[in-house]
Amino acid sequence: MAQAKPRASYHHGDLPAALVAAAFELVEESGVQGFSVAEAARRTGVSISAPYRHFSDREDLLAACAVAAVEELKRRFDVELEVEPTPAGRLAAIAAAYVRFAAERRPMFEVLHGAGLEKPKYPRLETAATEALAAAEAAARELTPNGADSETGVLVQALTGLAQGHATLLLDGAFGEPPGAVDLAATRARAATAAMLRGRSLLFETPADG
Amino acid sequence: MAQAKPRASYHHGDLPAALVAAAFELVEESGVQGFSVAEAARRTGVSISAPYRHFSDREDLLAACAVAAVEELKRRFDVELEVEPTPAGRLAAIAAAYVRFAAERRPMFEVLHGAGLEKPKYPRLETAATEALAAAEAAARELTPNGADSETGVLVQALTGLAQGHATLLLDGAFGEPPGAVDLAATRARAATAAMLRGRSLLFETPADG
DNA sequence: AATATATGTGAATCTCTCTTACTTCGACCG
DNA sequence: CGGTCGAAGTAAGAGAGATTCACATATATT
Repeated sequence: MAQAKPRASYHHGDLPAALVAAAFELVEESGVQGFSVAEAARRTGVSISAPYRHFSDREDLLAACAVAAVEELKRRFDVELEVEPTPAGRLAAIAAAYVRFAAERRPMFEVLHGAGLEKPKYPRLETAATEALAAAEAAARELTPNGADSETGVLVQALTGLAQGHATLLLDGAFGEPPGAVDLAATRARAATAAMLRGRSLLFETPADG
Repeated sequence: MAQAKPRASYHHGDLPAALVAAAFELVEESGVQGFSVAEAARRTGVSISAPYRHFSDREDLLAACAVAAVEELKRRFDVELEVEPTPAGRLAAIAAAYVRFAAERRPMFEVLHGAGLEKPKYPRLETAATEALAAAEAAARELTPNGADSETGVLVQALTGLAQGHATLLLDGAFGEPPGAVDLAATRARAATAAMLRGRSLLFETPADG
């Protein structure tokens, strides 16, 4: 566990970043619920009140963590986008990457979805999230060329839901234990995306009854 | 807000149930994070330490709430099962019901997914969850008659993920504001399920490369 | 009725969040 | 170079919640 080495100087250098890192450590160890500003401060070697110079409150610090998480996610999406040649492939790859992200950066995923953050309250977070999703939007648009924007939106939502759900299930243990579970879940997410794409015409029909 | 009417007798009658109800109220008002045992006790009109006669700690009380939530969910699933004639229809209806549940019983949904409960730690919860899912399992089995159990499992997971994701998106506001959002999201979940089912053969193929 | 058990109470202890009133550093100005 | 200002830290404390313990009082059992 990272521990309070006494700083060389009175000032820290980059306390915000250090606190975010400490926060992820704590979330790793005991979940978002278990994270406390006080403990993060202790591990960073500063007084309990120091964090409040940089973050207005506990939630604000978590929001900063969430931004870092979304940025990491976007980075991973970008990698997939460079590699995959077809739109359908890109969508499937993004879904799989999302699932991997959840497992390999579990604390980040937890902060993103278990901290009860309201995006509207944190514009930076909202912006970052929109940017990360833009890639998927673009790929989806290529697949619904004649369709209205609304069709693109429907498709993106269905796929987002799919990826989100698979990630949640994976962390809930529905795919088994760590060694193989990640690959399995990622493969499943990829396949599910392909299946959804094949049947996608049904997404745009309005059902006869409610 | 429900308030501490002084009890007739020293004993409460059914304090555990009252506390669970109070907890849902609090979650409704300020989220899982905002829930506190102390406040629940106050609203129920008992001392701050009374809850600990029935629940070992805060998390244990939340787990009881989660059990209640899963039971409500199962009840809703059962209704759909009686109404829908075809297996595919049942699966789509269950997905839609799940999405409705998330919106109409939001505090329940939040407790279920935002309280950081580890199922293995609460056998009653695990049992209840398994029972609720059994319906979907059965319907899926009818659709993969020749397939191995593993195929059924794959399908259930894909659909569970789909429903879960749509519910999450709905509560995140991705489907717009309350009046129409619920119906919209439920319809989408239904359509997405249908799409997934149509393309389901792709779920069972093993991809050539990773 | 006598006793045991379950259910509540009150007070005490810890820890956490967040605030306020100082310090201390380092940069910038004259 | 000395002085001053703001940013970044600190110490101490108010207020709230979690949890425990010793004690009180219903309820159930015999």
